[in-house]
Amino acid sequence: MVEERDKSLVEWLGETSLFVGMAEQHLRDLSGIAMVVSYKRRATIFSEGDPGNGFYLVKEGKVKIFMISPDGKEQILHIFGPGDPFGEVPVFAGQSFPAHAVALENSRLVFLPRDDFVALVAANPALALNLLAALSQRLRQFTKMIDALSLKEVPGRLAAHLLYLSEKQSSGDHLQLELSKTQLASLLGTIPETLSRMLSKLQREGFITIERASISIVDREGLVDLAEIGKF
Amino acid sequence: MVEERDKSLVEWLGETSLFVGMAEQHLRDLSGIAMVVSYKRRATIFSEGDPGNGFYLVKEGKVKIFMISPDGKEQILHIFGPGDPFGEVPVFAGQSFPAHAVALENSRLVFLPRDDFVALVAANPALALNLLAALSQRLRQFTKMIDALSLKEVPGRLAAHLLYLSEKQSSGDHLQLELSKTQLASLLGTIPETLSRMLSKLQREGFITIERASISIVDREGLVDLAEIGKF
DNA sequence: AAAGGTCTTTGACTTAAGTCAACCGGTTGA
DNA sequence: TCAACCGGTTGACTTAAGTCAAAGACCTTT
Repeated sequence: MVEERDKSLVEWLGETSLFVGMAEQHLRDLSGIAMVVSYKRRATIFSEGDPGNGFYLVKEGKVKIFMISPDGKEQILHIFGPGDPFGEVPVFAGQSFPAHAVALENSRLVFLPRDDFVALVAANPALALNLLAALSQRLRQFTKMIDALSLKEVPGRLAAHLLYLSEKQSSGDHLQLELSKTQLASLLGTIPETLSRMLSKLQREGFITIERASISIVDREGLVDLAEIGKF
Repeated sequence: MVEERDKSLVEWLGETSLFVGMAEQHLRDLSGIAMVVSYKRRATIFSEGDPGNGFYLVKEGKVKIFMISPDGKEQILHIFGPGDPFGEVPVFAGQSFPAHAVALENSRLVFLPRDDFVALVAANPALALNLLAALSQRLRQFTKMIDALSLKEVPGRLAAHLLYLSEKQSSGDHLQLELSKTQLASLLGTIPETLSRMLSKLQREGFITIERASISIVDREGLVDLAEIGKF
């Protein structure tokens, strides 16, 4: 963990979803309390139970938020990329982190210490509203995730994820899996073997074609049905 | 849906988790925009996709928040009781409701219209901080739920729920299931038949004794293990 | 380029939990 | 009072998906 100053930090902060539209002065206040820190690939940023002394924004790289069950199974909650905030929950809940965070790639993060930040929020309603929107957004994502985990079977969750990726990447019917298959399995709440079988099955049944981590959607309609109904 | 005024509304608002500790004046502002509405048992409060024109606090009664999969399966996300807020997410995310809400009993709710409320928050950072804490709390609950759904099997989820109830009711090792078994099954992400079998199994194996909706914890230690490891 | 490691895939098997169907009280209400 | 109904339970069966084991594909790192 290396600290450093960054000249254009104010500018960059103003482009994140959390702080977009904020007054120059407030952005400068924020950058005044911010610290840029670097983590190498696989480095632990925080662990479950660590005190929430502050939260992070991803400046460069990719971060994985996940839980581990007592018998070692991993469930990924989020993958965060540039511009995304993470770890805000304990800042306001006043508790410790409920999950683990590790860097998936060499990453640079902006750290905002809790106490300083809370003081800024208390003085700045616009910031508070942005935060409320961000947390609400997160809550909505979790709602979807619970929906998927409890109502859909693996093929349905997978289909939903492929459609999500194709939308996010907006490159027509072609998309890249941005994660290793093992990681993706964990994100979808399953295991690599099952994911592998399901991908083959989707291809065999003519929904998609697979070429390494590149996937082409052949039968979008069918994939949508699958994502909705949740089974073949 | 019947509207009415209520004299002690200010006082009551000040006792809810969302607004606890707020200045008298702000509570009065809130009560100025609040409306008390009544819903009969089984009445729909809102449906998935409805615009989020405002949110609710439960004054009396019980409300179920749930999703329906295309093939008709129901997954309960929450059961809310007196003092609990619900439906805040779309108010800040500026979107429609992501789930359905129905009254489980004849209920009286306090409705806060979106635009008025946002204006209050924008002018009042303390209110915003309370809200941030409440949302963070909710987020943390969801984290637990995802953990349970993806990492634990039904007996584990059930054990965790029984321990939760015993803690909530703080009546030693005796507890009441507050929901019908069918409802409870849905809350745990399973079906009544499976729940029935698991409860019998827990009794057979000496963890609990069952008497209608009354349950006594016999082997708390074992139940804790079960909740953590997630399987027999 | 060889060696070691991590991903990925495949096959055989096991198991948790869902489906379907029947049955059993209670309660309701005609 | 008797039928209809609803919630809960039980049994037989099916199935999705996890486990275990082995083999390939793929990078890296020296």
